[in-house]
Amino acid sequence: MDDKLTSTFLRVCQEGSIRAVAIALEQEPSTISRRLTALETEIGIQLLERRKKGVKPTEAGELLLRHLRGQAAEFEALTAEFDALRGMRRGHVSLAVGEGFISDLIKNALPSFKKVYPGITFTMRSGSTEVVVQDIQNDVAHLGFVFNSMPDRQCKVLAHTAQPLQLLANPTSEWARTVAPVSIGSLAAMPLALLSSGSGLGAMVREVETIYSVRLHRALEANSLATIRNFVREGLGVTVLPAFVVAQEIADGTIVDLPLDVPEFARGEVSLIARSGRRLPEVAMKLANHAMRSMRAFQA
Amino acid sequence: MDDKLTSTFLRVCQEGSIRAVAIALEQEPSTISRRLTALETEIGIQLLERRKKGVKPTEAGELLLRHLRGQAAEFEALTAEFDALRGMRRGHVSLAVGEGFISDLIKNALPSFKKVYPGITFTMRSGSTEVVVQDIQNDVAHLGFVFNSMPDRQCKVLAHTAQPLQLLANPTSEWARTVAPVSIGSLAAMPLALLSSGSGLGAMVREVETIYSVRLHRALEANSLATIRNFVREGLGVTVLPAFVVAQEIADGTIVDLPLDVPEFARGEVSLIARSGRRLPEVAMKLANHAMRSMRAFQA
DNA sequence: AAATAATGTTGCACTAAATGCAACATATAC
DNA sequence: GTATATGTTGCATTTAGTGCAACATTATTT
Repeated sequence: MDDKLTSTFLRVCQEGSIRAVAIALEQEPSTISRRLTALETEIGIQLLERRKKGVKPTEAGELLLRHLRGQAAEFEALTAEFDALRGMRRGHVSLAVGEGFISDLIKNALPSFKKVYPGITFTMRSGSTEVVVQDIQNDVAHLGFVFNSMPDRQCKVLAHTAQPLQLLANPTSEWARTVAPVSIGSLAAMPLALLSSGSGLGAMVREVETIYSVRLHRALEANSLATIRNFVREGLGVTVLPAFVVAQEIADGTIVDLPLDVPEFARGEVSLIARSGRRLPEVAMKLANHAMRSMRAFQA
Repeated sequence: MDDKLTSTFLRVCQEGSIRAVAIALEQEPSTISRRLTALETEIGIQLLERRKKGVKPTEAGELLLRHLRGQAAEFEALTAEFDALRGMRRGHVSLAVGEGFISDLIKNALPSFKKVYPGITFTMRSGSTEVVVQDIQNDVAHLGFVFNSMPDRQCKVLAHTAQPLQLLANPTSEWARTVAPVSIGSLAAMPLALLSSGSGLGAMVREVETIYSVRLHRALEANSLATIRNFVREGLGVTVLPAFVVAQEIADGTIVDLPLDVPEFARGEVSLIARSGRRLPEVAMKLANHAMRSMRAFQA
């Protein structure tokens, strides 16, 4: 059943006359008449009685009429929902994030985004760089936030910003008083907390160890950033991370960041990625743009 | 929302790929693709995510999908009802009948018609010829059964049959032994039960009175045929009616019919009428044809 | 009773829209 | 890398819908 036919049928039933509808729609009566007969032949039943004054639906017509009215009501509800989606008042974005981005995202990107688009919901899977990239490749997540992602055919980089790794330490600890920029030698002498392999950060640390032929002192190896953060804050040791990861602690004064005299660490980089070739939902694109502008990780 | 677009969208969601649908529908992928984009631009939201392997509905797509599925279910129910109507398994016919036709209609036409088309319902207004004609003119009734209807521009005669008026009397009464055909003089001497004015029968009786300059003995004037029938059956008098009106009583032997020697009464005629220019519902036409064939009133 | 205005319908030429074909861009599989 | 999937775009073609005019029928007016 063609929509054009049924809608004109509806109008004709409302107006009670073919010509009236033709005038209202600024079309020829023949057009309306033909549509009606087309609908009737399609269904195979006479829908309208042609009477003295105009037309009147037959029993079949009444049946169809009731159906169409109900359908119209449902359609109205549907369009309302679409309106909500169009205005981004509803929608969903799934994110895959490296653990270091969580606080930055939740603190700087999501609140302001939710203020503009209150109805949008999120799923957020956090994991290592590898996991994030997999989620992107498998279309599990729309957007991925990773540190030091290696170039990948399947992943398109929507944004990337240099984020040099810094030395993070408890301000009252002895390591906080090291002369900056901190040399690789000094670093090697400190008890270090590092993320376990699988993360882009771990790979970078191993790279530096190889280049400078040093063995860093892995006092703690953890797959959770919270663990490392607490380790540092309690003064049990130091770590090497981009400053934005512990922006809150730095602001609080519970952790200080010192520059490192290691060019490789300076080449640290954060990326916002999506699967190449995938046309992202509009909400996702909006969020991506918003994240670039609002997140500390993407501020040069 | 064009039906062609939504239905292809539905198919694409089912199949999960544009090409699969194109093959299934024996059409070009470009056609399918274009329909989808047309639907998306019409609604103003992206409905499908183009993914590695085929496509997958977005949130808006899921929304539309749910709507369309529900709509499809309702449409299925609707088509079932249409099927019923098409096969005449449902429908409605409104009849306007002269009182004399009731028993004939109910006994000879409706039972066999209902056997073929069980689901058809009827409304039946009985009244004088005048009332029946009005109902036909005002489109209150599809079909009208009248006696001696005068020619009317607005009424089209679907069938007409000569039904000479006869003398009806109780078989044990003295009037039943009158020599047939009964003359107008003999009739004038009998106590007569007649339908009151407004009926075609009443008009005919008055016409005969004028022509032959006789005053019939109106022992009973009633607007109800049942009254007259009982009057005759009880032997209180006679009446002048077409035999088919009391076919049951004649069969029972409770009433006998005698021919009348009055040419004007022989010109009695029954008609099946409908409004001229009105295209009757198919069920009504079917019933009309059936009535012509099965009713005693239309047997020559 | 005839004329006028209104109803829906049909034939024909025309315009607009949908379609098919081909080439393309991209991603997956071997 | 080559080959086979996926969806998309440009252009010529065909299809389908539309407007105009004349028509048949009915209602209203003169």
